[in-house]
Amino acid sequence: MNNQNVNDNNLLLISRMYPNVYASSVPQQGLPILFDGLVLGLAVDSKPVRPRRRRKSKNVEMAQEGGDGSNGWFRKRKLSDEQVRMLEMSFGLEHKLESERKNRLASELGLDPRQVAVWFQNRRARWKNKRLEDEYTKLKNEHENVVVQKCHLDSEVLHLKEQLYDAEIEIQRLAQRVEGALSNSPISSSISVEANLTTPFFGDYQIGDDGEGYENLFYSPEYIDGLEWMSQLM
DNA sequence: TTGTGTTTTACGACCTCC
DNA sequence: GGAGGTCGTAAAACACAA
Repeated sequence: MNNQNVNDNNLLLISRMYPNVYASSVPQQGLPILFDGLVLGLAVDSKPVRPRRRRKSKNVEMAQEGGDGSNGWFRKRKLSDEQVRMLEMSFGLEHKLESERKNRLASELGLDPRQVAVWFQNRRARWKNKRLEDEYTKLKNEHENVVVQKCHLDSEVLHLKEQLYDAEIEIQRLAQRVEGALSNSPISSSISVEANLTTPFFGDYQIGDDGEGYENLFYSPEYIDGLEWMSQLM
């Protein structure tokens, strides 16, 4: 299973446990705004969108008029690999483009300065998208880890509650047992003071964090009912 | 071959800064 | 006010499955 699948599975698991978590990350599609038969934009609930009037580009006009010097045939020009490589290098050094640098690059690559500017604009947009994507992935992973941690803690709490419940049942059971034993024993009151002094009163028993000590509490053979122990000490 | 989705180039509208 | 930025989008170019 690759990382993508692992991520998808985690996402599925979390989305089942917390159905609202990723709901806000789904892009909201608005209604298309039409102008002169063209889709000009999408209306989003919160913000009114003004229709953008689109002017014919110079290149398209040239193509329609047959004035681009190539038999009226216009094709959007894709930059060569070498041009893109040089532009990428330049972008790697600095994302912003001062006009001097723009003109120098344009003349070096045989491009219009406007093309260089547009390329940088688009490259910045791609870079920003990539960065946002990376940040989103990082935050998503962190969130998934926290959710998994929470699941573990929840199950630990559940386990401890079960243990506590069992212990309480056991206490009740033993208490009934001791009570029964005392009521059946005629010599229950003949316990020596000495024995009581050397044997810790049950309040002195230390019950550890793990619950150890409980079992000794009611098994003490010198267990004294009520406040009888006090009169023996006085 | 063709339909469809993605990437790339280009532009208009709008914003910010000097 | 102009230069250069972002944002949203159109449309060409490209990739690829059916």
